[in-house]
Amino acid sequence: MGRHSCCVKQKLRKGLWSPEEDEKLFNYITRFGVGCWSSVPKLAGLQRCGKSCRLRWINYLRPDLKRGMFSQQEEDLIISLHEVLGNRWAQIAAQLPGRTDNEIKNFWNSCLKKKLLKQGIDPNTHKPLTEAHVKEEKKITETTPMQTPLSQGLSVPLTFPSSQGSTLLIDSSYYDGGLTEASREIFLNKPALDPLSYYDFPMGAAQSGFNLPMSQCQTSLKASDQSPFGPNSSYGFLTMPSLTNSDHGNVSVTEFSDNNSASKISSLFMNEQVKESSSNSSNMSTIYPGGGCHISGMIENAGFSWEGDNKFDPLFQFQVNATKSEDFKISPWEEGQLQTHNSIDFTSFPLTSLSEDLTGENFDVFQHI
DNA sequence: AATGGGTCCAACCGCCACATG
DNA sequence: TCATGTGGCGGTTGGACCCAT
Repeated sequence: MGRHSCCVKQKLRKGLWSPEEDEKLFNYITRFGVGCWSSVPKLAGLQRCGKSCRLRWINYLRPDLKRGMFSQQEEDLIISLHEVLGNRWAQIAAQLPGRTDNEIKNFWNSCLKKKLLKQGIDPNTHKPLTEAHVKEEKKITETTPMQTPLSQGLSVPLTFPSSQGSTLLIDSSYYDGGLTEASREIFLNKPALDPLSYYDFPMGAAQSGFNLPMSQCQTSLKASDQSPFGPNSSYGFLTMPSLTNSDHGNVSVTEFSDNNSASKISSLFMNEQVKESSSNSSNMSTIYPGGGCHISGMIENAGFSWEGDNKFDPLFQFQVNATKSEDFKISPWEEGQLQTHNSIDFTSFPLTSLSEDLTGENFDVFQHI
């Protein structure tokens, strides 16, 4: 009980993870998967406790992580789920593919709480704050069906798999007192999504070397079934880690150019893909109009590279199956690139332009839902 | 330019549940 | 049944960053 044995061992590093540590952990997990977290640090050559490694993987290194700002839809969903689940961040996170419990928790504490308070809503009870509000609410409920301020204007349908495997659909009427005990139970009893299930590793890989087709990754992504937006939605795991930032309207342009590890991870994936595609032109990476990026190639012995200080590797060329559509708007500059090159050299790609064009109204994945 | 306060978030801590011997 | 190890979760915190003064 209490403190994990791994944590009391001497000489274990704490604090922020260095790129080198990230690299070691990422390389290890992508090659061998996770059998036992407590043995991971030793096998990966890290001076960390297993718990720390697990957390780092789940919250930061997982390839399916969606980074960047929360969309309005996600925000609404979190508020709605919080009303039902309370501070059960893991269960809330299970309804938001690519988001971690930690991320949602932080977002709640730093942003949503204040937002609700500003609106006069108690973030704990999701009820109006002041007595005056309560009285006013009573008056309203006496004359009209119960409707909390939160439910007003909220129109996010919630879907989640029930324990029987079917899918319940909850619309805003659910907030109007329409939630049955049974429905609530399903929410409360629903197991939190295991982050590792996002990434099924062949356990034999330890012997044979990691050689997992990305398409296999996709088909084994259980979480996609749990996506509130449906299993075939481009929202989720068909997306590249960092490119999915484009799913959100207000993503920062620094997403591609800052020094954080996540963007480095994405460049890693891209680098690997490019190296692969450079030797096999049949491997195509497709940026979908909906914001997804489908890797049809293979990740073989995925390496980890911080090369270029998070700039795209000079070798990095992306074979783009440029399927233009009305929804997929590109800048004239990019259009020129597409017209003149079958493959785009991302080293000369203006990152801010890419980011900007991938974001906002032009590229809101929710438009496709 | 220096500094102090506020904000954000990655990571840690402590607890619980469960598996195993 | 008990002790121990481990995974998982929610709460908390330290420090980096931002901004106003």
